[in-house]
Amino acid sequence: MTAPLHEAHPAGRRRALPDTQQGMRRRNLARVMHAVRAEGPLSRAAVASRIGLTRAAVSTLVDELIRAGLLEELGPERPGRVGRPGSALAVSGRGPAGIGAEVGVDHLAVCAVDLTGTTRARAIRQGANRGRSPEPVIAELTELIRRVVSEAESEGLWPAGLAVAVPGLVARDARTVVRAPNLDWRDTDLGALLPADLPAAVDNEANFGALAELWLGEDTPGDFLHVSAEIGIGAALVVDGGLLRGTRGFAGELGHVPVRPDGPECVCGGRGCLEQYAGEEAVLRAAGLEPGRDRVGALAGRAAEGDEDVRRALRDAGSALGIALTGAVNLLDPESVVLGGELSGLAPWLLPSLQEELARRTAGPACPVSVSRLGPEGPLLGAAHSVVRAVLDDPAAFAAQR
Amino acid sequence: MTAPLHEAHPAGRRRALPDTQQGMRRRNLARVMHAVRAEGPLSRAAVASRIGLTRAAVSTLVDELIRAGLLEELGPERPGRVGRPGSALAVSGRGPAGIGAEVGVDHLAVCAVDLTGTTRARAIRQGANRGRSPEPVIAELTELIRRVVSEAESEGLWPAGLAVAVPGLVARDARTVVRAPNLDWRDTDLGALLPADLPAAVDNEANFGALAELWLGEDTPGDFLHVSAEIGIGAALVVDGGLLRGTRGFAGELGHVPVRPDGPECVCGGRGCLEQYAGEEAVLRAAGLEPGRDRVGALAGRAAEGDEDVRRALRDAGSALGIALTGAVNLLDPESVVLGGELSGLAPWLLPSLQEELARRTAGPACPVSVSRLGPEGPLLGAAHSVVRAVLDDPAAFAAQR
DNA sequence: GCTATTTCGTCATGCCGATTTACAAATTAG
DNA sequence: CTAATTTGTAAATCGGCATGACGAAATAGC
Repeated sequence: MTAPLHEAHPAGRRRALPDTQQGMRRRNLARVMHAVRAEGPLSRAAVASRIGLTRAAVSTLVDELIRAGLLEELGPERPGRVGRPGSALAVSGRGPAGIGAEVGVDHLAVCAVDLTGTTRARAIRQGANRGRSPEPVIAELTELIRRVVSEAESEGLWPAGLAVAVPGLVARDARTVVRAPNLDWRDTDLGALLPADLPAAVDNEANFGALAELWLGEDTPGDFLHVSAEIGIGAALVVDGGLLRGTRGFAGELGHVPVRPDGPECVCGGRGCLEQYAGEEAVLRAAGLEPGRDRVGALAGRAAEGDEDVRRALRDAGSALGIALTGAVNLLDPESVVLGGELSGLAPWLLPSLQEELARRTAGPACPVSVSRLGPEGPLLGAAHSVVRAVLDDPAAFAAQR
Repeated sequence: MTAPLHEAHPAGRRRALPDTQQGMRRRNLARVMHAVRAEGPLSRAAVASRIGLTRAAVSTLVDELIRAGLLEELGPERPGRVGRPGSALAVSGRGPAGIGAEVGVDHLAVCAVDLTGTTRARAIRQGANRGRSPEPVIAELTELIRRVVSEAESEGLWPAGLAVAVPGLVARDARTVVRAPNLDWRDTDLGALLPADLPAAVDNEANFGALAELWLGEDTPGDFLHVSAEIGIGAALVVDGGLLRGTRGFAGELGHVPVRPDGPECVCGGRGCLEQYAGEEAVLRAAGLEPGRDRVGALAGRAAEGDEDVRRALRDAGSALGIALTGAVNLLDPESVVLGGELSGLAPWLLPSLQEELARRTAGPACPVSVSRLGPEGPLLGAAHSVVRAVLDDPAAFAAQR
């Protein structure tokens, strides 16, 4: 009963534990979890040497984590070296699970991820959500959530929390969708529509995509700019291993960075925003396709077939992206730029002009640009993993829920 | 002998103390210092209730701080209320001092600030530094530093550290000036030229200006964008009460954000960078003045006299700033934008067009723009205060140096 | 004035968490 | 089979804060 069951756990922002002896212990529990999670089965002694505590201290911490069902003892290690072999510890595969959900423009998806990071259950439903009101959409999503949760439960997991990715701006309360132009939602309290028996957090899909890249990508630095696009163009800024959200939670609006100040008018009131050159609608139109009918997914196929109109449209979009990113890189000096979401599939045709523009406008060596290998899966995985991270970051808060 | 005398103390970045009982104590010492510093003379009981510790614990912390010479006992408080009056504690005016220094394009300045935040000694020397090599300039600066230090020492203070503000890019080692175009310095290790008996940290003047605004400004939020200009245009990003420095320490290069991608060429290799429209040289030229002869300071006078050419030049610069800032605000969602440095004097003529551009290009309410009241003093004060902050943030590290 | 009340600073004591030290258990090296 | 090495745990200790009690110094009420 001590666990703050219904407290939101905003993704990627470490809830600061109090600076007391108890807080210290909770942080040490977290360090044990992270060590075991990151470096596979580990003995108590190995954990101790990694996190800089004594074996005795680690012993008591591990006891507590095993009692809480977060760690499990695998039994004696195969003795390779001299000395008594340790007892292997691993993160529990029958403990808490993070439930991730995604509201896309034309699909809904839910998945459950356990502490080891493996996806244990999933459900997807195709269908256009544009213009539908939030209630029926979330009702449908809840239905999927229930299905995934019961599947996870049948495998011995229990849901520790829910994180929902949404294509739009989300307030810092992690509940309210302020504006989702591609769904036509405004100022909607999603928190009230989601199942009340799970602590839930709502966030921008670009943010979750960036977190997925941070946590799951290989060699991803702790400091990068993650660019993604579904219909609008969103970016997420990862600084020092955490998300930069901005005062109201609206940071990363790359789509409305001015590229040509006298360019075509934009819905935001400005002129020549990036979205006018590299947004889905603009690119489809430039490629000679019908924005209402075709989706951005159609572009990759045509470009691969050699359609010159499509290729030119993508080249131009890449240039515009390069100009906007030059500004962003000058302001933020990130270690790299990562293209994610739908953009990763279009990268072969976007990258050359994008990088050319970026290199030309940079004095020293240009900021490296890479492509996410998570692709469109990113936001959903990031959402589920954000819950898992919350457990790893403060295991004590989730101990009582066995 | 336990104090890390020669460790750099990069401004505005909290050196994380270890997560142990000793670290906890050091953080509590810091909390006591901050409470006393912020809320005037305070009794032990008052400190205890503010920082959430018991009177007994605060007593031992205060004892330690008094022995270290960082706090002093002022004697019994005037008894207004019932009960035994407390003994007033204040931050020591005869303890450590932060030495701030500034290398400007045409001046050198040094000052000493005590723990209470008052400036206790200062020295300025006018003279163009552009094109001079670093050695003689820093030798001259060192001379000023020695003078200020001995003046401070004659008032019972001892120097706790030195922070040097430089108009250029500084690497994250807080020693190396990578590029200072207005001085013609490149890849210079200033740390080696500065007095070796003081721990020194070098940083960008825009960063120190922003920190001054953060610490000394009234009602300054913990999340803002600070724009300053001497000759280039620099910005500093304050996020969550700390500086965002970027991977290499180069964040905040607002001057090279593209404003018109096909505009005039820039030294950075790009085209149409903000500096081409709002940099000193561009503005002077647009106003019909001579970039080599006049300085930006001349503009304020002429604009006030009603010189229409100058006013138009500043209006246009404001528009360009507004466009670049639109991009920055979209990316970062700061609580406000603050104009500092030389810009604060030109604000009356820059602001209208700047705010118009920003408002037009923003969907919701535009990000508020304010003007620093610190003006050109900012960087120097920020530097000195950064040392004072380092003492307040970890008093134990400075205790042994009495 | 005198006593009761309130608040402050400090002391003795106890609790909590990690370290230190010691030891039994389980392995390899010779 | 013994010595050496490593693991895990138990007992004692230490560092740091909380708790509770007390004298000191003020006000409030009589």
